[in-house]
Amino acid sequence: MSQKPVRVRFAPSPTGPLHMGGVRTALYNYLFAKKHNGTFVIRIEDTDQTRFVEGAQDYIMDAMKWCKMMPTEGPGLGGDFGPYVQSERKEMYRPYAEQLIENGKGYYAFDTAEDLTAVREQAKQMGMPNWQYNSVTRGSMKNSISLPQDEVQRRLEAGDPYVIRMKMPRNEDIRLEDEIRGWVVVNTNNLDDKVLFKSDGMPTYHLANIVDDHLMEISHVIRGEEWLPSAPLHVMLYEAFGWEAPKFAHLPLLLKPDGNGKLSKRDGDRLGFPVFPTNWTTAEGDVFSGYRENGYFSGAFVNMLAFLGWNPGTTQEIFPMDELVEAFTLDRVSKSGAKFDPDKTKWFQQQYLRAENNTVLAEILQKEIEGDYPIERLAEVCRLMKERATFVKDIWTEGSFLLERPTEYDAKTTRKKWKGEAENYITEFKTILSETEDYSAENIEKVFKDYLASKEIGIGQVLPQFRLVLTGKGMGPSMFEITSFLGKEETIARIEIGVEALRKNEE
RNA sequence: GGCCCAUUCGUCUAGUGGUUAGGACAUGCGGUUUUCAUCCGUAAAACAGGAGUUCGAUUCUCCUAUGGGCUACCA
Repeated sequence: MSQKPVRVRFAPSPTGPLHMGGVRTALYNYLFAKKHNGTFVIRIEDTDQTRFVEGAQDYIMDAMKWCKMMPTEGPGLGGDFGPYVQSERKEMYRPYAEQLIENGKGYYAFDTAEDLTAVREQAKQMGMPNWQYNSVTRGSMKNSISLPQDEVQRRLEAGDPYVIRMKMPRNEDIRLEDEIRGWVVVNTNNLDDKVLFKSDGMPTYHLANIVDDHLMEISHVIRGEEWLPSAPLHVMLYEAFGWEAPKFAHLPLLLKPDGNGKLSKRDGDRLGFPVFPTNWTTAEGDVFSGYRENGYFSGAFVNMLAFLGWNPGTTQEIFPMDELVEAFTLDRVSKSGAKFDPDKTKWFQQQYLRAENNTVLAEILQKEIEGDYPIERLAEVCRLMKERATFVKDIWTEGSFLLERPTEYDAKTTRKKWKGEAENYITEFKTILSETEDYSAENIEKVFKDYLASKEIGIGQVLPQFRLVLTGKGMGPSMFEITSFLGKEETIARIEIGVEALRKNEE
């Protein structure tokens, strides 16, 4: 068997922002292409000009860039198979539609939208909810099969609006082998005479996608499960043109976390998590939040997405992009829909945060906070705080005390711990600290423990109190690390301020 | 309604004609910790139902149920 080069495409329509499901489809295409040293193409499917949304295409490209899964062919990216926007390919489709008429696989139809609505309505009245334009009904409609040849000619010459429909044969089994689902067989009696070419001169999705996939030499069509019902039509189309069909893989759907059903953009607001990769603002000014703006790392987002419908068959869950590429195969994609889990997404983010380099984190943090602090100090803050953070911003909300003196002291801790000999112990320990030169965490710990031993008291009688005066809090990282970080001067100053403030508090 | 697809712990999933049906998230309980978080340990938790094939089915087949998708001159 000849091994054709792998070429896959992601084909969104610019009707709005790309949601998570779309991003996952793009991701699987990207992974598959990389895995096989193939090409990942992006093609914009804007054959429905009434649904065009300003900014959507830019949004899609930007989102893919953030996710680090950029295609290498597409609008603005170059490639030998352009243009990659279907509206710019408009003139290419008509000859193919006409070719279908010539070889008897398609026909002209003159029925107006009103005609069709009327017929459907009438059928519904008669108890048939699903009227279809097909081999049974086409004879009673206005088309080049039912109408006399000369009238068809006259109508065409007069410029009557028409569409071109697929002439679906009667009672034929269409078989297609899906890479994920195996053989799927559909009888043509269940398929209708789909419109392939619209009266506005544009092809429908069905025609455009076949023509473009063929012309762009696409080897594998990896798309959402919602396309499975029309896949047999697409197979018929390839046959009608005498083209070799690409391989198909239909991905399971992404489901909403509660109940059932396809994840939709409304679910995000309702349940409090983003459904979009990045923020999207509608023309009306409504903002739909994105993972990027919510503080997620793209690696965590992508890793989470990869596991919704796929797994490597091992217990490894943390996969940077290059390992994803290495491990990904279509045969490990599952068949059933996957419910999205916001908790698991947070877990991935936490894992990625913890694994990230402290200086890198500090650089992100620096952009998010107001104060102007040395990057080395911020990196230390990140080192101390990241074990107890999920997002970069948590590092600051939980750990800003490291760089800013406390202005208040946790009431509960004060009440429970700042009593008895607390002040005396802290004051004594301050004296010791003022005589200490080695402020390494190890030495502070030693000095502290020597003090405890000399007084024959327990750790709980001094350390929580020490934490309180130094940080104002009842919890946090190791006090020895904190003291070391603060340094002698700041430590002494904070003890004095803290003791004073707490004494006032008592009165 | 018709057609198509699917069905293992609450969720994501692994898995096999004979397994104590495994892991992760979340949850409960312990341990570590000055504390919180982390970390470690541990518990509870699943093969939708019914037939059939078979010595034996969670696994194979069929039926039912449930869920989902599609059913436009939308993609």
